[in-house]
Amino acid sequence: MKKASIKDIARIAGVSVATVSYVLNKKEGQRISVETKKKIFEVAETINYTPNRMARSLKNNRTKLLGLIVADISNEFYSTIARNLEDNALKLGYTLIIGSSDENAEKFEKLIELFSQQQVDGMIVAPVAGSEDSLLKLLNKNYPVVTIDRYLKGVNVPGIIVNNREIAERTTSILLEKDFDKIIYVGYDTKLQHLLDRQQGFDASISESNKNIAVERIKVGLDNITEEIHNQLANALGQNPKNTALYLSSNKLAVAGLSYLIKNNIKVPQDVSVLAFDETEAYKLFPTEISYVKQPLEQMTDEAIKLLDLQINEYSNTSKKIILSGDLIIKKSIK
Amino acid sequence: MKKASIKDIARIAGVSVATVSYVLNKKEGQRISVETKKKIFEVAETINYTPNRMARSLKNNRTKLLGLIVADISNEFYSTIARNLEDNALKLGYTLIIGSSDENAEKFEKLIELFSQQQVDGMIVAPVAGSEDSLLKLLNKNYPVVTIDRYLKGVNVPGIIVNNREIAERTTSILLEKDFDKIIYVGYDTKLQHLLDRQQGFDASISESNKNIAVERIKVGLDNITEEIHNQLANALGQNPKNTALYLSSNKLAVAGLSYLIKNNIKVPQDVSVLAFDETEAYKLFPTEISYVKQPLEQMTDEAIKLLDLQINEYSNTSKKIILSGDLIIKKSIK
DNA sequence: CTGAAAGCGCTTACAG
DNA sequence: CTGAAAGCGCTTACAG
Repeated sequence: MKKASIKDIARIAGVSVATVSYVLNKKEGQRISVETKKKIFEVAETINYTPNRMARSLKNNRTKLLGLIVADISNEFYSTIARNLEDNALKLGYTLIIGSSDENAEKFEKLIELFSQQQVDGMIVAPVAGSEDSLLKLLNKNYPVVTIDRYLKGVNVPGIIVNNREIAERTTSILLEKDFDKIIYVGYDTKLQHLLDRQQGFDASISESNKNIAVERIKVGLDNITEEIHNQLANALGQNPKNTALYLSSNKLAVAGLSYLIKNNIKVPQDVSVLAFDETEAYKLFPTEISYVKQPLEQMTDEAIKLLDLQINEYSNTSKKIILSGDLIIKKSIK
Repeated sequence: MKKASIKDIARIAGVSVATVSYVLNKKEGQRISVETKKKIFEVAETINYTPNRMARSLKNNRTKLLGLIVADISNEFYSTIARNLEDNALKLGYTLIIGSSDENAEKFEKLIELFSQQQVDGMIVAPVAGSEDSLLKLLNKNYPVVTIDRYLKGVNVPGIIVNNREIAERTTSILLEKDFDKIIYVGYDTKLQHLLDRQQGFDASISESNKNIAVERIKVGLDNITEEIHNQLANALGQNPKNTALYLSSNKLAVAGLSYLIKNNIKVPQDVSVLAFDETEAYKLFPTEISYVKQPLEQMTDEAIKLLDLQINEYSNTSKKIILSGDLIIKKSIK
């Protein structure tokens, strides 16, 4: 069964397609008689007309589609972002196309390519390591784009940035005031700048301090996080850790790290204090309430859509960066 | 800067748009000279040509877009499904558009409408209560659609179904064999059939059994789950629960229920045994490993895409239902 | 108040 | 081996 078009409406209503188009789009200025209007709406209703946005897009050069590229949509952090973006996008009449890059620059590039072909009006992307060229290509084409969660050094694309370095530095200082014997930072072996920023913030805080404290840094790859962390934590914590602090620098690392503590029956905060980056539902099931750095996800997504919409509508070639901060939510996991 | 089109390529290469189209689409049958081909590819490269899929769609009646409607993309269950679908879709050349219905029939209808307008080739939907009409409309238009996770009674639309009733019945029986004094089923106050099926399975198992066991059913609304469950569990479990079993019938309910247990320091499984429906990362942080019903998510999404692709390509008006089962993963939370 | 016509960027049957 | 032309479903400046 062929879909009804405005041609069909025009034929049945005995008017021109132009008139149908004007009426359905409720354009002012063109004065169409009330009867004609009524007739057209009736016909549209009875033949079950659904406008074809793709045809409109071809004329308008606007698809009302937005592309979102994250590392992995099944990661709670990104699915929460996606949800916020969805709501914001819908308010402005946009629909979201979503893709996961798996931290793979080639896949990232393919998604960009695919979304361009689908003629999305703009993209919100969490760039992966090595995606400089893909982003620059978009910039050169003047394609509206906003980075989120991450940024690439030396690529001047508009984006929402969280001051990870400062947050890490500040929160580490808070740990340092507590007179722990040992502090362990759990991070990634990565080239992602926003994660390096966290490590640098941690390092800066440590070297500024004149405390006599043992410092250990654990770095894990992206695969097999749980196993790697469990092994490395076993070494770093030893059999019977005391007066130790653990800085878990992402939600994934937090879940992996905490699962080690729970398995090995290590008391939080009595023996090991914990500070995590990012929130996760999972904290609810841990015996001790977890202290964490809360990123301003809602603000991030609000600003991202705004910044993107601006570029789309103004054709303006901004390179604006919006820098946001995070809050430290102190709970019982720090003694 | 205007985007390059095949017209531009044709002009620069000194050939017709038809030829360009044939070459870029690598159509066989039309024999184009090697030089012409080479020239066209070169020009396309230098002017940075990106094909416009929307224009192609208009001719083809195929957008290669698939709509996915879930209750909430930020729910781990659905984001996992989304991720699986994304991967499967990509393999077949489709891109996913995602929307969250919030269990709201109006919003569901709006998303369907929106996706139709975007001319998605097909939809994968988790229908909400009261969405019968929306689904029937799609069916009448012969729109390719597959339901997932849920189904609506009396609406004969193709879908992937999990035999929730049987699973609940079977797993409840396993609990009943353990000679608990009391068993508490935590479910939703809902009209969603797949959730009612779970309750009915539970009920059936209880009434078949001739055990003398106290049974309590807790039903919570969709909002404020955590608070509601905590209150009701406080009543149902009392101060000092012993030899009790808890059936938590979804991942959200599991997190809410387990968080009550952890807060109140109730020993699992010594005092309260726990069986949950669905998996969640959060289990990793609970002191006792949780036994749960694992739904075959991968199989669900594989079959969903297959079933949808079939409808899209064959124009076949199937009403096929694929019924899958779940596995009970027994861990230490059941004594 | 309404319509004829051009055009958005493609594809494809047909002709040569 | 290649091109002219129609057409997908819309929008919109222009004419009347």
